[in-house]
Amino acid sequence: MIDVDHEDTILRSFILFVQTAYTILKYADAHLYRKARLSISKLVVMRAIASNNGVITPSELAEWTQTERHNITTVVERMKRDGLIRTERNPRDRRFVNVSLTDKGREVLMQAMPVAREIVDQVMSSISEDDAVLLEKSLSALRQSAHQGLEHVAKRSQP
Amino acid sequence: MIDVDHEDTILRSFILFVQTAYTILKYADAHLYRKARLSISKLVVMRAIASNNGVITPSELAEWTQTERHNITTVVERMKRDGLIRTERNPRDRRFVNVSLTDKGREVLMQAMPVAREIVDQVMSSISEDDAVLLEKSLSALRQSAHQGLEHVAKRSQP
DNA sequence: TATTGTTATACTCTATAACTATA
DNA sequence: TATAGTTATAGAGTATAACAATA
Repeated sequence: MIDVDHEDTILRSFILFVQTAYTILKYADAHLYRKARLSISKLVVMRAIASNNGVITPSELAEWTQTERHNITTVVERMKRDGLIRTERNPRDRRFVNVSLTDKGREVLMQAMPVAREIVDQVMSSISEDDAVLLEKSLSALRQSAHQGLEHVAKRSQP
Repeated sequence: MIDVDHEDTILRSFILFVQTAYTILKYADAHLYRKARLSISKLVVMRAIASNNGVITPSELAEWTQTERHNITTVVERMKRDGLIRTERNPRDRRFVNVSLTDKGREVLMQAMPVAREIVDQVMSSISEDDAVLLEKSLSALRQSAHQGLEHVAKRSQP
């Protein structure tokens, strides 16, 4: 009986987590697009460039965003089309590409940061700092166990 | 100074939440696809049908999944193509469509449920039941504030 | 006129596989 | 041979706008 109750609790918690994640991401995406004409992915790329002294490689972006290199190629392509970033080969080792912000990109990033701040403040307004600290503890644990699961899936998919 | 520290805490918590959500959803999607050849969206639709006495309308599905009706049309189309569900007009009011599981759909759902269970157990294995209860409290608050934000965005987009 | 649902269209994001260029 | 990145291709998911059918 106790085990069944425990199962119910963790299933309910998990479903609530997924629903909450979906709602938050939907809100962040909609608000960011309405106010800054930017997707979350593009903002993350721009922040990564700015945090990396203004230059970053596609491989570093792939690691930063936890995705594959070919997915970076596509988002970089779209952002070049939008005039937000530029790319150039590294002259010392022409295998590498340097991705950097254009003037327009810097301007859009500066306009987008306060919007991102609004989103964070709106979502987090409902919990206290103490609760946020407890939340971080649980989130870290969940993230690590999901990461372990992902590695297991990846290993199983190897031939 | 205290305000700045508070801002730092909530920003860090928010970023951790988004990263955790991304990792969990990626793991769930990959594991579910490898083991049951199913996407999360399709599983959610099938569970919604089963939870609704075996029949549901597209509008009810849209409410269940917090999306728009035309998005239901597309996922229903794909699931019909996969042989998982069938649709028929309601003879009493031909505006309505009844969506139900096929025999294959019921079989796939029965195979997928233990896989979903594995995903939940893997992710939630890292936290205690007490922590899960605390987590639910914070998640409910976050979800509600994000929902409020979404309504605000929607209202602002009206002419 | 209101409601249910679909169609047309386009864009973002992700994934697999094969490929090029450089070292 | 290994590494960085791209291309080709496909599919899922979502959004806007216009539309058809039914009540």
